Amino acid sequence: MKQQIEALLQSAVADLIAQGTLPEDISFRIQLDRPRDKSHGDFASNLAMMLAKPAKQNPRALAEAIIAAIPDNDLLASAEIAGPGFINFSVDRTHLIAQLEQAYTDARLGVPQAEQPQTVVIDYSSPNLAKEMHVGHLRSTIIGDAVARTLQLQGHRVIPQNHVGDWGTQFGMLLAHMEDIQKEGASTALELSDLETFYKAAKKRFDDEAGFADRARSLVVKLQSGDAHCQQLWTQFIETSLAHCQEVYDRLGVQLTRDDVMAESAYNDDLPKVIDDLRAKALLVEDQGAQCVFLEEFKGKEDEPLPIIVQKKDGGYLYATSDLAAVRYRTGTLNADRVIYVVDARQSLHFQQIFTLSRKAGYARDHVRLEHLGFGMVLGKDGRPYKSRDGGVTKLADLLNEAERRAGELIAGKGTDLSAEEQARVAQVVGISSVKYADLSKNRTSDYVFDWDTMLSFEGNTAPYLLYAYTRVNSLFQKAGLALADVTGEIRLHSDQDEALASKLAQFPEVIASVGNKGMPHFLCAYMFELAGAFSSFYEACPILNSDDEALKNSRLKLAALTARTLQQGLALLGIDTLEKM
RNA sequence: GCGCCCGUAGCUCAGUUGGAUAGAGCAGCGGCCUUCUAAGCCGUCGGUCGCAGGUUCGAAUCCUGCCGGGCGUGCCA
Repeated sequence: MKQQIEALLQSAVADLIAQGTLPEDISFRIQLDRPRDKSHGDFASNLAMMLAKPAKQNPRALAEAIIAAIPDNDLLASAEIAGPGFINFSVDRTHLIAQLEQAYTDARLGVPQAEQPQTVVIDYSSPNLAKEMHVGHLRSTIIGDAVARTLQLQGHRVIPQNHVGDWGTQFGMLLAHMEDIQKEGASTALELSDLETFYKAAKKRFDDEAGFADRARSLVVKLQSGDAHCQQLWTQFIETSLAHCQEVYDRLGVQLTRDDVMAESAYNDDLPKVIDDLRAKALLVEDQGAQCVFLEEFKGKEDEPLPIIVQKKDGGYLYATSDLAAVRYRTGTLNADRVIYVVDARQSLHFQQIFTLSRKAGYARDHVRLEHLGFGMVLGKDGRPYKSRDGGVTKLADLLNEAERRAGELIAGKGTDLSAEEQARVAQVVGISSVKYADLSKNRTSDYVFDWDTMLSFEGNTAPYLLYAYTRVNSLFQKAGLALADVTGEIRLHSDQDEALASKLAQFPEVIASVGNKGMPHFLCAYMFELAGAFSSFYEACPILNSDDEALKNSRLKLAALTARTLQQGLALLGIDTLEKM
């Protein structure tokens, strides 16, 4: 609907340019908003005001000319000039209803298939396998998953890449510790069942025990030179750690699997090639023994050029090197049109450097979109980085356990007629979804405060509120003995609440488009909260099953069914299950 | 030092690449359950958008300076 009106405006402007009313070289962008105030219509545009100055015309007069130039159509019921030159559009109700009827029969709820599907590589989660997943991995994992699912719904070819850290010096101490456990005849499998403890034990020995650090370093060298014994230990470690990750992904409802793992070590053979290539392209400079690339775009202290170090003086490679190799692989082998990195905002300089260098070195041609979707930190209520009660980092598994436990307590406290088994299921879904939703509903770019009470309060813009709205619709259909797809008859907009709900439902495709474009899942959350609110008001004010008017009853059932499916689809995009009862 | 980000109601947050009277939720106050799930709905109170200038028909949004906070800034990732 929005796109169609934009096209009409585009055509009107082209017409005015052809007529000579507007200069040929005028540059503009069609901007169409959903006004907050209903009296301003369904859509509003400030186009006339934007064009008034360059066209040297009165904005209201220009608005009139634009309206006159809009092609005949059955979409717009009216276009009126308001205030200093806004054009307020109201959409023909018949057209609105037709769109919803189409959405009702459409598995995609009216979300258009991308006209030009892209291959989108999305790098997210990417934990360090040396340790167990902790709270710091939460945002990348769930934001990346939500963006990936949204792009999939739009019909893009999405290739997730879990760029796990499975290489580097810290693995030396882990292997040394494993080696000793084996020598003592203990079970490494058992010891590895708690990776966090294992890591800490190895780290302690590395720091305190004479000779251990040297052995660790020599094991890294042996591992890198392909020593079979080291490889075997390393493989066992990596496999165990990946299995831990998979458990967390499954509990979180994240799509990632082993197939999406493209570990850092996978690029090992490419690293020297990247160096050679940069040298061949005369981008490489040796400075203080290290191989560097200096880009004029990046200045450091006192205006000195800032290096991207790609090879240390000891010959070792750095994460810049593997990220460059990854860009090459993603654009070259995977054929990406767009590469998305869902990584901590603190790495923004790093990605700017990698992106700029990738273009200079020809690893990413102009048409390839490289995006760093940065995100803020998870803070505790004290405003400092979130920590567990003992002051350490919080393991994700523990965090999810606590979420389920707290949700379970709340449900038990509500007085419920659900069976113990049903309660456990509700606690699981409510607990996990609350944690995810609290994160996804906030603007990705800012830090956010992790607060159990707020996310589990069951009020406001929370997962439970949306889940509850869904179960209310579900309950209606159970009572009526109907499935969501069984409603016959046409939608009629009888009251303000019918109309408000219908209008909100029709916005779903627009919201999906902006989430896909900007990588901002909180747009979807805000939308679903508004939708659930519109439904709750509708539900309070409008008798549905109890309506005397059969046609109106069917219309309202259809609106309810669309609400349920839209919430279900929206939550599914966030990797959140719905509940039939709660 | 330089660079990036942030500062919106008591609290947690929105504010869609400048647009109409800055919006929600929580907390507070007042209503609504003999009818479809009250984990709900309706109403109400609450803001010099950090401060000061500037650009503009129009600024929370853009520019400059200042105050306050966070992060980054050559051999970790």
